[in-house]
Amino acid sequence: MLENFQAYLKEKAKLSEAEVLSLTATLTSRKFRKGEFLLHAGEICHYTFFVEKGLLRSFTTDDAGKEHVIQFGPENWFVSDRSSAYFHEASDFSIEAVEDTAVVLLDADFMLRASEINSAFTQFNEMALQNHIRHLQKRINLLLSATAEKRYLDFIRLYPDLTLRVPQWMIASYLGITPESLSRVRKELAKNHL
Amino acid sequence: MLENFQAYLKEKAKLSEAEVLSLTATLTSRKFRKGEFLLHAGEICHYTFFVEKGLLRSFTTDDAGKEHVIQFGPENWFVSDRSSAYFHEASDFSIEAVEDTAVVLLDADFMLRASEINSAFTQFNEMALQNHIRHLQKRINLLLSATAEKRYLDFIRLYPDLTLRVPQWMIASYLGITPESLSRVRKELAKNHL
DNA sequence: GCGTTACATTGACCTAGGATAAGAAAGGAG
DNA sequence: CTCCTTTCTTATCCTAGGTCAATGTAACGC
Repeated sequence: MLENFQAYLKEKAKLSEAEVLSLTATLTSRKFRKGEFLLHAGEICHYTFFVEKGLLRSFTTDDAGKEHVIQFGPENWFVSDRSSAYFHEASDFSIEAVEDTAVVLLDADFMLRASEINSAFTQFNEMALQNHIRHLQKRINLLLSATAEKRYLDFIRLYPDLTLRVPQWMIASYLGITPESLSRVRKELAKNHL
Repeated sequence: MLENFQAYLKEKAKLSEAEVLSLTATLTSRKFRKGEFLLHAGEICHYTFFVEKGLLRSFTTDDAGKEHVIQFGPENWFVSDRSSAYFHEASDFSIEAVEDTAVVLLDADFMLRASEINSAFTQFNEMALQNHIRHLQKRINLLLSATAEKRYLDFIRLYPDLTLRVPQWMIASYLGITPESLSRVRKELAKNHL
């Protein structure tokens, strides 16, 4: 249940076969059924989840009880509440399995060991953080400047596969609009071109 | 023109007096007049600017020519387009001096030298990145879930001093609303409590 | 001082998207 | 196959906030 993660470490973090094996020897993997929670808002997030197979989503719940999807995590993605894990704060997020999902559990100790084994991992980690920032920044930009339609088009361009795997109301929630609005947007798009 | 930055390094990055002096010996500082640009969108961002004195803003310009403030940078803040600097891409941002401003210029070489001199700096850098992520995440959450009024209240709670130093239309732009709307929000708030 | 430019407020109107409600369609569980 | 739940669509109405335009006001150069 670690194959994808091991391949990922070799390719992206530039670790050798031996380093990967030694690092991942003690890792735990877990399966979650569709609808199960990996983390509840308010708990401290002790793990970063690497998705071997399946699909996760992280989301917040506002005062009115409405959910807002923060991130989708398909195969080979990391899902976590970074702030909670790093600063040991209560998490704002919940994390739920959208499909039956197999994940690898990475704790703080794993990060330490990885950095000790090969300093390339530290570089890789910084790159991942920078990439995360770039992604969040882009999303803020869209929320500030784009209409619902533009945001949806951007979404399907960025995550074409997810458009099929994820219920529309979750996509609407990610975009910051209601499912009804998304339905209207899609109708308009269908009418005009495709 | 490096006093604040040197003090910052000692306190936040836990560097010794000697390390700070050696690191900062070759740094350049520059002054910009109110309204001057430190970076134009489309250029590659070669520096992170540490604000010694004054106030910067970074912003994007959308297809319709509207500006959207991404960040304000008062004294002791870093302002940069991290993505552009790190990935050597054209910047989405422009950076402008809101007041007459003195900055310290930090380039990629500075980061390297700092990490070599003391590994505590690497830790500090990671912390700064994590903090940035936390901040962006919180903003996305607000944009997804909060009304203009709530976002404004959050802003004045977070940046009470900026409320006075920054023109209202820039605050409106940061919040993702028009100056007219912000004016109405303020009127409502004034009527109800204060 | 005066004129100019930038900023803030106000009012009248408009629109994107939210709220509510009610079908239609599509999965699962039995 | 049938029932039930979840998801998606559609229609009607509503509201937060945008747009446009006028007026007010403060700040600065000259």
